[in-house]
Amino acid sequence: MNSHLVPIATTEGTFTARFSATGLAGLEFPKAAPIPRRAHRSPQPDANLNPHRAPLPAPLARWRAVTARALAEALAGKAPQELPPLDLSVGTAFERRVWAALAGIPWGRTRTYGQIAAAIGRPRAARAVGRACGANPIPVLIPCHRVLGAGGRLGGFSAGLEWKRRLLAREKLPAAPAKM
DNA sequence: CCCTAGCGGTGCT
DNA sequence: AGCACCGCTAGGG
Repeated sequence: MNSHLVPIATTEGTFTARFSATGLAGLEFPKAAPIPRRAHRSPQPDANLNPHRAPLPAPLARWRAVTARALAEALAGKAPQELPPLDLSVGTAFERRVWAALAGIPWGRTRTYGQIAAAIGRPRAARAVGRACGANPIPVLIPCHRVLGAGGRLGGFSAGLEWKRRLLAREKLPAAPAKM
């Protein structure tokens, strides 16, 4: 898998972006501490983070900058102005349709799993939509956190509900603890 | 709140 | 083909 892992430091910790030849292919939440922690030795930049020694895509530096800015904006509670090209070639056809629908949810708005299901023409596949959301390789920028359960329930989140709550709060969205 | 039945996509056997 | 997962949902206590 020709891809480059690139750490992206934010106020919420260091994310890891994965870039393929065609764009941002993955984004991982900070591993342990939400608060960036200084290691004993100063962390090496991205020098050794390419497990496959793939040739460096020429636009990578720009993609990284765009990604870092978009992520910073998202975490600061602002709608990202520009996203890097997204490489969503990995998923199934169904998952890609779900992800495309997620990408269309405006900043500061939410949908339910059922609404996404209906939007992609599979009105009874709400549960499968939830599963596909969990497979979203680029959380935050592909806003799977804006998908809630029916009646405003929080629903689930692969990276932990704490993140979902936090991301929703950044967009001034009701934490929706109301269990109907 | 709980429980149940029904649902669809995915991956493993 | 079968089956066991699941970020679901509607309906009934």
